[in-house]
Amino acid sequence: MSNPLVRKLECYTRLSEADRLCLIDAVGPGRMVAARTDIIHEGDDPRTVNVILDGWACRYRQFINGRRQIVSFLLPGDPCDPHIFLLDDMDHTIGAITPVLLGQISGPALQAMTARSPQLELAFHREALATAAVQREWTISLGSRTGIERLAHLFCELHARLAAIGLTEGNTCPMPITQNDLGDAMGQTSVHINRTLQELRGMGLITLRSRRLTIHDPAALARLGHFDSAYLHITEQVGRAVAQHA
Amino acid sequence: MSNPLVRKLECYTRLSEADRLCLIDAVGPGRMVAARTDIIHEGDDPRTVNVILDGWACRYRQFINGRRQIVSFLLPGDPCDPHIFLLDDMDHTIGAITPVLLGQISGPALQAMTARSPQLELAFHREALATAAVQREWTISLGSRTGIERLAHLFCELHARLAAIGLTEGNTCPMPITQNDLGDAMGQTSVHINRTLQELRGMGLITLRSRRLTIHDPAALARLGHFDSAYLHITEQVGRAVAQHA
DNA sequence: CGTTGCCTTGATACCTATCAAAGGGGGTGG
DNA sequence: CCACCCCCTTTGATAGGTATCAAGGCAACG
Repeated sequence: MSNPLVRKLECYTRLSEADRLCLIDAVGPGRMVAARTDIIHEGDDPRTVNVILDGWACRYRQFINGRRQIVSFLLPGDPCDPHIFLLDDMDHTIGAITPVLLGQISGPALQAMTARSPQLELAFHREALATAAVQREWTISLGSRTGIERLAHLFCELHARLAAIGLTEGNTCPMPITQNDLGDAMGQTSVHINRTLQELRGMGLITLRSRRLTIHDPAALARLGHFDSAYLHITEQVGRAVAQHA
Repeated sequence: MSNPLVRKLECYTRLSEADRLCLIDAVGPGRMVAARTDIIHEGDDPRTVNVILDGWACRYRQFINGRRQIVSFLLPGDPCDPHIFLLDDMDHTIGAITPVLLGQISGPALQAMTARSPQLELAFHREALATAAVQREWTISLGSRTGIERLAHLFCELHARLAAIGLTEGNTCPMPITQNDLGDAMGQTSVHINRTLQELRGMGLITLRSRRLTIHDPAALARLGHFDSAYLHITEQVGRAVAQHA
């Protein structure tokens, strides 16, 4: 199985074999981070770009009153903080949800790669733009979709993103997050998430069990969540399992 | 008065006089766009970067059911769509709120500028990162702040952004948006925005009248909205009028 | 086999939407 | 310059979605 970073970038443009090898070499074998711990600490070398090679993580903000808002999920292949070193300091935290295998690309190595390959530069650039689009879509979800629509949309998004890097099996994909996490992401309590999940199950749209999600009716779920995969900007079809949302 | 794009970029790094002249030259005199019309149409030359030189605009998504979600406000000096031409197509619309004076930088001109001046490249890059941080902050607002906190936070953000480009007069700044717009941005109805505004006024925190906002107690408003200007990543202090939120 | 999370369920309160209608303020045409 | 009109703002009453508080069930783990 190829490197998830390679698969992720190949969602945005075709890469040469040299590009692929260069990426795999630069990102290294990675190091393990335990579940439920923070990946990015203030004080870490800011000239390094972290990449999720395996497992799930999330960006979040922790409030003093105990409330936590997750603003995005990071899946295998996702860069954690591209170019964040250009800013003064982090305004949020990145935490591992599952055990995470974390690759690192040094700033100079990244610059050398993108300087040598316009395709790689384009891929990284498009990845950043697509990430921004995902963030806008979350704003839209939280602003104008009901609880059940939000969940439906999130499941469609996560399945599509996982499909793009070949981590789905048909309509089934990993979903290693608790109802508490879902609540923190959707701006709701876990109690209400629980009831909404039951509603989704009752409609026969999904099965969510043992950290795995199955979407029984992708078209109906997408319709319910007003999901249109265009915003993900996945233009190249990589991997054999690609989302089939109508 | 200098160019708003120059003032905006100088929020992120120092620019040389040559950089400033180069920017002003590249952006041109601009063209007027009427209020309440769309700025970016599908099919416009995607190799051009649009910049707001005067007036307010917003990014939004329009739903079939009539609901509209505004995902960000664009103020003078804000680039509309940097590098969006790298993607297949727009996933949202940009519309003028007030009459807007719109500058344009051609793709090649932009590339030539940033290739010549590392400071300019850094400034554009930081601007993009700061914009992403603002988007995350909106996600946080919609996900985990109450109605009154959201409004308080938004007013703090807009005042701070306007202050950074010298468009405030002490605690007063333009606020040319209707309660309907506020509702579309905060994920609430205009009716509820109206009641929340009355509450803010009743607490003696703000005056909002004739399209102008005055913040009577910046520290208290920031506290109420859990506003911390760090996420704006405005590092250089430009312009004589800078926000004084505690 | 007990502990610890996580999931589930119930009752109540609150925030916000919805529907409806009236009051103001600024802009435009006469 | 004034009158009209449209859009924005304001207000009231009711409904609905979601939070909160509390407690029990279940399953994985040490």
